[in-house]
Amino acid sequence: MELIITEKENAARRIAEILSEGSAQAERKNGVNVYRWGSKRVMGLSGHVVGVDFPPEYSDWRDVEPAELVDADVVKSATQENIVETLRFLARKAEEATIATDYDREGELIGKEAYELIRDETDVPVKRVRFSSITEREVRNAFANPDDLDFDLAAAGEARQIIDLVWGAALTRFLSLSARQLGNDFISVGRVQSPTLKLIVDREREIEAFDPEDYWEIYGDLTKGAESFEAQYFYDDDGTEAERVWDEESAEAAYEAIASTDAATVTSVRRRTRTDDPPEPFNTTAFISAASSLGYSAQRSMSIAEDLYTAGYMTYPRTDNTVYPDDLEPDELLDEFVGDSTFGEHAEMLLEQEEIVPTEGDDETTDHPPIHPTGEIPAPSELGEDEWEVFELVVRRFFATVAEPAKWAHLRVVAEAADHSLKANGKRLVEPGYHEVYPYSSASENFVPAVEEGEELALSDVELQAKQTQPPRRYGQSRLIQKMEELGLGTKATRHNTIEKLYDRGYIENDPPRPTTLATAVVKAAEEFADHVVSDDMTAQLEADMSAIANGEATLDDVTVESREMLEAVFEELASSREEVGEHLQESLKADKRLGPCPDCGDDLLVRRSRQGSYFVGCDGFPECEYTLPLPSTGDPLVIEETCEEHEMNHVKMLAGRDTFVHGCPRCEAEKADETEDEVIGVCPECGEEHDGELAIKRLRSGSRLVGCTRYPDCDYSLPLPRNGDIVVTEARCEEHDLPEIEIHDQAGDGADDVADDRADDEEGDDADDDGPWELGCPICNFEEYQARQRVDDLEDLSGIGGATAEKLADVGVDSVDDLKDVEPGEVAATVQGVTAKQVEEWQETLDGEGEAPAAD
DNA sequence: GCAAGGTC
Repeated sequence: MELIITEKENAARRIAEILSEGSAQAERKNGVNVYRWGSKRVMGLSGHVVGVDFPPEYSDWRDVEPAELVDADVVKSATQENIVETLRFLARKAEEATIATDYDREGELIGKEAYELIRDETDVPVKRVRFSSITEREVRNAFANPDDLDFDLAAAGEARQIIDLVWGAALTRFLSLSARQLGNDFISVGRVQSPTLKLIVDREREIEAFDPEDYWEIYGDLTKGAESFEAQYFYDDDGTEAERVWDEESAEAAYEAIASTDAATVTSVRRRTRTDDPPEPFNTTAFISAASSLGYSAQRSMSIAEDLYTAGYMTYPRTDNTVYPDDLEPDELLDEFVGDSTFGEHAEMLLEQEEIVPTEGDDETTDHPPIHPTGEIPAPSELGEDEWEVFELVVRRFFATVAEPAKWAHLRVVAEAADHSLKANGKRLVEPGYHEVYPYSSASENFVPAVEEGEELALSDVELQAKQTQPPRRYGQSRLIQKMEELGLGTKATRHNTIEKLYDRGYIENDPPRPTTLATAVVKAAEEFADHVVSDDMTAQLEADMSAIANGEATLDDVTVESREMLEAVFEELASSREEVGEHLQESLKADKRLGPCPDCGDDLLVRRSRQGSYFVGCDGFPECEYTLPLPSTGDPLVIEETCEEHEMNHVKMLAGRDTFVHGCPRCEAEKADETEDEVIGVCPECGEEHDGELAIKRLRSGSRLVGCTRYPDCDYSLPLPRNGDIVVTEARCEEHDLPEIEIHDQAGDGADDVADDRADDEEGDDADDDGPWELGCPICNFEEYQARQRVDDLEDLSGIGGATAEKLADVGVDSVDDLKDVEPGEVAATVQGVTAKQVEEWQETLDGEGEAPAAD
């Protein structure tokens, strides 16, 4: 038997398809697909299936001095047991093996990991094939000309693994121990995350240190006939053209002069045409950046891209490549879109061009093609709204890369008014070119009429505008990813995760991200004692060392030994400063949790966490002072800049992904609950008959509202109510549950007004809601509907089914994962439009794969 | 439980 190993499942399937000419059959082994035909077997790994770590005797943070990690052994162990077992099993039967992992450094290492697992079992020949994209031609060619594994290149990757682990773990443990932050809230540092965090912290330092400067600008309107356009005053500042006037007196003087006249004479007219080239093909960074201008976070756009890739609608989303491979035939791909209701017209238009030559960027790599659509087109209803929007972006970007350049006509007019110069720059899109198919990049025009030199124009509405220089802007997520790419930090597959990690670790908050006090303290401590780990130099040096290993100029040992020595020197420095560093970190941690003064004792109120894991507000004076306030039960609290003046308390935001909301001042919320009386609306369905329990609308001190039994805590029957908006009990009743129907008014309002007042307003018919109230209806019916929706969501999450499809399935009674497992694919396909029996089978297969224990050998 | 890199 001949075994072929790829980096991922998807590649295994496609390679099997190509080499077997479609005859390969899939069979499952330990939940892993193995493709077979004749004597061949192909299996996919899942990236690294083994990982590096320290031996177990180093695992207790408290028992091991962090400095001991500096020269600790690093060992490899399986991280994906079922895949490793399958590989071992197949290796024992193989007479020959071929490694077909990705054609890059990490791919070579993943290949070597597979090689070592095979060597544990057998000494059959192991070959290596390399191809830059999975196309018939390339794959056949590669398999016809096999090579050997490049052990030097793999060793370069191993050096990275060791250095990252040793530096990261040793310093992370040191900081965590010094600040007594063990468990979930440890303080982490690493070669990629820390320099990235420093970028954010440095920018924040610039913003804080920024000293705004006053300047003035002068604008006026020029008019020719009926056409007006805006012009701006400028002057010659040592040979360069300047618009900003830095002292008030000169600004006033220029303004007075210009405003005193009502005419200006055109002294120069310059016309130019500018070619506006279409954008380059998408690599990961450019894609994230474009998606971010549509409002998607880096994490979200990548997750959608992965779904679209898995569904077969677009190519692999993790790529550095900006040059389409030779075998991509743009006209054939465009052909696929002809006739489509959304894209058809544009595809036809592009096909009519004389020549179709795609743009190319500077980065040509060999692992994957630039992101582009596959030609497989989903119906808009098969995708959720967000998925569709991202899919459309990818399609249109591909269209743009094969479209004509746009042409702009620029018109620059200079006019003199009372010896002062005014200028206007007009631009008009003469040939829309790629803008016609790619509406995301700006094509806004600025109108300036055709004027002649010497012509006199009317001047009016002269204005002197006082302005201030602005501090630099915080990096947005996509800008940060661009910056990381420029500095060589992380890879296309990890950059967005790194940013997510900074959020998770409590280092940054909000969007665009702002560093917490803790982050500033960590960066400062690192700058002082381990500058290397917060500098992009560490990555640069590592890259150089890795190249040396790959070229055979250095060995893995040379490089890792030297790196460990450097780290040892860092620890010598650190030893004496442990206490000082720890205290500073602890202070900073507290600063991030501080809300305001305790009303009982004046000490600090802090956000704390109970032993059960729930958050609350407690006094720093505990145990002497026992003052507490509750916080909402959903999400993780974040202290934000806004404050409540009455209580001198910072507001609290609850981070819960898409359900994130601002809780506000915890004291105000608690007081509001104390002042609000329960409003009885009916009989408790649980205990009404037996104990006369009643249902009432309640407001809790944690800010949440619910319909609950008046006999609480003896009866804990409850139904949820929305957090925001005014709850209005209407006259209408639900017959089934004998409860009044409920409406929610003024949802957008921040709820600062008294609920009772608003209700009185509404009853007088003074309903000012823009979209009308939300008719929530009977609270029991509403809750049941909510639960049904929840099941649909679970279905989507667990099976990767698109939102619209999940809804359609729910319509025919398949509204949970278990339901889906038991259905007959053919029947579902017959009743649900747009779903095929094959699709259902695939979903069932994925569901089977989950949670399945690896089979014994 | 630490990193960063694959992949889902």
